[in-house]
Amino acid sequence: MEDQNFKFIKPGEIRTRIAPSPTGFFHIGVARTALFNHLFAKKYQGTFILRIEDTDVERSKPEYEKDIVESLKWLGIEWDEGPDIGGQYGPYRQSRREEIYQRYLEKLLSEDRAYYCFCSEEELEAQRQYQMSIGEPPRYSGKCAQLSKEEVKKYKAEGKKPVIRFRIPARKVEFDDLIRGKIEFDASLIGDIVIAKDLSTPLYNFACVVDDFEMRVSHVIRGEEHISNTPKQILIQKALNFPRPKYAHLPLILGPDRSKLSKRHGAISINQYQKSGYLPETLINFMVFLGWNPGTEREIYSLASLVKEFSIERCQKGGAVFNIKRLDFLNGFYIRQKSIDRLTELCLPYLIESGLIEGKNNPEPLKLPLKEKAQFKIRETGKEISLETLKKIISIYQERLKKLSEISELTDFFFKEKLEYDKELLRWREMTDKEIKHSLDKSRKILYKIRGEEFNKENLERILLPEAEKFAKEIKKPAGPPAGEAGDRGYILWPLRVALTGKKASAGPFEIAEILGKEKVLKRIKKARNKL
RNA sequence: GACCCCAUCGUCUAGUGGUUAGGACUUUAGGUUUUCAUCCUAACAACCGGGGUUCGACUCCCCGUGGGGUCGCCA
Repeated sequence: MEDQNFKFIKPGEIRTRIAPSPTGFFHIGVARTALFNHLFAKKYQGTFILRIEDTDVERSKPEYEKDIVESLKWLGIEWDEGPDIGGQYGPYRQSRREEIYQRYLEKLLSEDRAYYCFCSEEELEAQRQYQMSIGEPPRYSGKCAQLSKEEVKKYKAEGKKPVIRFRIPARKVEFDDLIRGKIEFDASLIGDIVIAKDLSTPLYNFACVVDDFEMRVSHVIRGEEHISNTPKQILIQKALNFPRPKYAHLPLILGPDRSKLSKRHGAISINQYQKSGYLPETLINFMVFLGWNPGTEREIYSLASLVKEFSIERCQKGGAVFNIKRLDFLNGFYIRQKSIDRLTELCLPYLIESGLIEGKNNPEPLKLPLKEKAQFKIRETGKEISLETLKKIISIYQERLKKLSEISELTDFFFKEKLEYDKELLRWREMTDKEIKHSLDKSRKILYKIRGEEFNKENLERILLPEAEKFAKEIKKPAGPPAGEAGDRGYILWPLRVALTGKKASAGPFEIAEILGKEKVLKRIKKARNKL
């Protein structure tokens, strides 16, 4: 009766699983459960299993399966048993395990632990409504519980489609939760549950129990929403003589309104986080702290270091509100940790996606890791742009980036010929148009004199800064805030920076000027001047 | 409604009978800075309520209150 696939399991081995259903995109709640299962298993050199729960044929879709697998891979959460890379699901997809369920279903039926039920859904629904209205827990009445074999045969012959119900015994069920301690239920309040639509269509509570046994799952670590399923599953286990795994129910991830995180709280699929430019290490670090902490003040962990530190005892009981500000902070932090080469690789797809640049031999796809020879061109002009230059551009925005996707908006002025901005943006404090012109002329004059090959950040800074201070003194604005000892360099630097970028916030003018090059810089200053 | 779970700053949390209740994010103020960001410094900010137990409760117990989850021929 036992599944041959699992006969080599070492006794006492820790085996955990994540069992998502491919009925929607892989979201942060499931990902976090996967993470905890993975960490727990790996900490004890155990096995982490990925099982696809696709018993709901109506709603299960191949694209969602793909999404589960890809999201897990992207996050770096590897599974030891489960779908293979090539899409071989082996015994890990429930829709491939029909005969197994059928065997156990027949066993339950033949031992009268389960029975056929012919009640209509309308009938059942009306019953539930009534029971709730009189303050009783809604549960199955037991109408079909004592049907004779003849009656069953007769109904079937009439073409009625029965479901299979499991007899829930009227007794107390208790279990020890690794996180919450003892939890007790009165099973008499549950009522006989449907465990299969028919012999080949098992339902969750049943399929889950069978699979967890067959796959020798030692620890069931899952979300709190499953606490009320646990007594049902335990009762099915008992009827089938299965050993009981250990249970740990994780606190829920909550939305800002403190209800279970769901679609209405906004973007939640892992895929979407990836697309908007979050790093996998950000998500990992963020998720693990939603319901767990190491008990120290250390807050930055890699997946590998978590494997060492993780402990189920340190899991939180209360639900945790999902805090996107913290996610952004962490992402910025991890972005700042990246080497410039790596960050460039990560940002390039966004630059290409937004149509700012493209591969020189368009449309060749981006190959990683990038070779020094990789060539790109600016989409608008068709002019070549070196990888070296792209790296420089990205490097001056590294500390300003919260999400990779922001790179395009931040740096577009490097790739555009015409800058669109209001002339008012050129005004620093209370400068008059005339003063702005004067300021730009001055910058232009100074920059003009610097030779092309010396047009770099250091030289620009060395030459322009003293001039900016001098200029501030000339302007001598009595009304404005105190200019400080050095004088307010903004009278020169602000109009210059805006002229180059067309933005009210950007990296510094010297580093930008160096990347842009002398010719473009002078041209942009002239254009800015002509706006006034 | 019934059953179950939970409860420390706005948020994530440390704390396991005696602490100035700690850290991080956020926010605010300052410093660095032409801007933005980074970085540095500082500040604001919490034990749900009531009873016990105890010399002493954030910590243990009980009762409230509040929040959440579940109650499918979904998982």
